[in-house]
Amino acid sequence: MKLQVDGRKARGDKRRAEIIEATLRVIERDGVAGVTHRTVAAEAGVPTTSTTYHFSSLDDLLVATLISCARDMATEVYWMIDRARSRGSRGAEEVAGLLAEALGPRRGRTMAEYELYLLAARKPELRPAARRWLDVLTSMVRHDDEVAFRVFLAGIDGLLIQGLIDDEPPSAEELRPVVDYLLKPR
Amino acid sequence: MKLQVDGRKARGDKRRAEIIEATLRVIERDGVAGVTHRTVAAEAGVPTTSTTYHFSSLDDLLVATLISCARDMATEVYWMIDRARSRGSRGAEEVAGLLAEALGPRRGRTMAEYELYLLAARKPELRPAARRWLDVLTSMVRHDDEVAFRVFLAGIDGLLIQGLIDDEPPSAEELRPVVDYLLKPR
DNA sequence: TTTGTTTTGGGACGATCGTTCAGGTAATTT
DNA sequence: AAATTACCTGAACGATCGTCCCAAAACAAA
Repeated sequence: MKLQVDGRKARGDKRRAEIIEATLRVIERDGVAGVTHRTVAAEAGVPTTSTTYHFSSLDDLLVATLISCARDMATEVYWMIDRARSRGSRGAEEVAGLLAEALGPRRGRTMAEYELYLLAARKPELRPAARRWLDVLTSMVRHDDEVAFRVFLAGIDGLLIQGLIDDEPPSAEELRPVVDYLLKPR
Repeated sequence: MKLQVDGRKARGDKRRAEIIEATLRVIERDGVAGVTHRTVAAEAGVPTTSTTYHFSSLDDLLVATLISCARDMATEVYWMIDRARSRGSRGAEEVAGLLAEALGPRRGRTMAEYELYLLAARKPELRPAARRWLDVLTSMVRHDDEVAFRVFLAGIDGLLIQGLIDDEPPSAEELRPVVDYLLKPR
C-alpha cells in the first residue's frame, strides 16, 4: 500500500479539476453550446491539447463536469436540510431562501443544472447524477404522505425552471407562500 | 387592397413553414445542438442555401422554430381544457393523460419544449413564447386560490422535467394521484 | 544514472460550420 | 414587352471545430 501519492498523477488530477471548473464556468456563461476544447482551455488557461489529454472526448468532459455539478448540488441540499433541522424548522424558510438564491445570484449555475437535466434526458448515463439531489432529499426527509412528497419535489423543480424564464428573479418573500403551501401537511 | 396573394410569396411562406417543421424534427431527434443549416436543409429536402435565404441567421431559425413550437403547445393546452370542460370534469384525468403522452409517445417534442425553456432563460426575446402555455392556462382556468394555482403550474412543469430523466416514462395511472393532489382544493 | 511512465503543449489534419455571392428562374407589375 | 420583384441554388470562402501526432519535460522506479 502506497501512502505517498505520485507527484505526476497529483498534478494531473489537479489540472483535471481545474478543467472541470473552467468548463462549468463556460456552461454558466454560454451554455453547453459554448463548450469546445478551445473555449474551455482558454478559460482554464491551459493549452488546447490539455483538455483532450485528460478527457478522451468532448462528451466525456461534459459528462464529468455535469456529474461534478450534480454532486455539488446534492451536497448543498444536504447542508440545507441539516441547517433547517438544527433550527428545528420545517424548512420553508430555508427552501424559499435557497430558491431565491438559485434564481438570483446563482442563476448561471441553476441554468447549468437544468442543462444537465436535458442532457440526461438524452443520455441515460447521466440520469443517476441528475437525480442525485432528489435522492438526497428523499433519503433525508421523512415523508409519511408519499404523494405529497412527490408534489413537493415536482414543485421545487417547477418553481426553479419557471423562475428562469421570469423577467426578473422572484424574491424569497414571493416564493415563501408557495413553498409553505408545498410543505403544509393536510 | 389586394385579395389575390402573390404566388411567389405564397411559395416562400410554404417553404419557410417546411423548414421550421424540419427544424423541429431535428431538435426532437438530436436537440438544439444538432441544428445546423445543413442538417435542417437535409431534413427538409431543400438546398442548404434555402435555409439561409429564408432566415437571416441560424439563430433566427431557432427562434422561429421554438416560437412555433410554443404556439402549438399553447393550442394543445387550450383544447385540453376545452375537452375537460365539455365533460364537466375537473380535469385530473385529462391532465394525467396529457402528461403521460408528453413523456411517452411525444417525448422528443417535450424535450424540445424544455430546450425552449433553457434558451428562453438566456434569450429574453423568447420568454413570452415560453410562457405562452402558462398564460393560456392562467386565463382559462378560474383560480380562487392564487397560491394553489401557482403550485399547480409548477407541479406540472416539475412532473414533466422529472419524467424526462426517469428510466421509463410514468404511466397516466402513476401520475393520476399526484395530479389529483395538485388539483384538490383545500 | 538509467529506464520507464505520465504529463505537457505546439503544430497540423480533415471535417464541418455559418454565411456570402453570383447567376438563374418564375411571378408580378408597369 | 420590358422592368421589377421574389425566390431558388450551386459553389465557395474563411473560421472553427474535434482530434491526433510527436517531441520535450517532469517525475518515479530501477
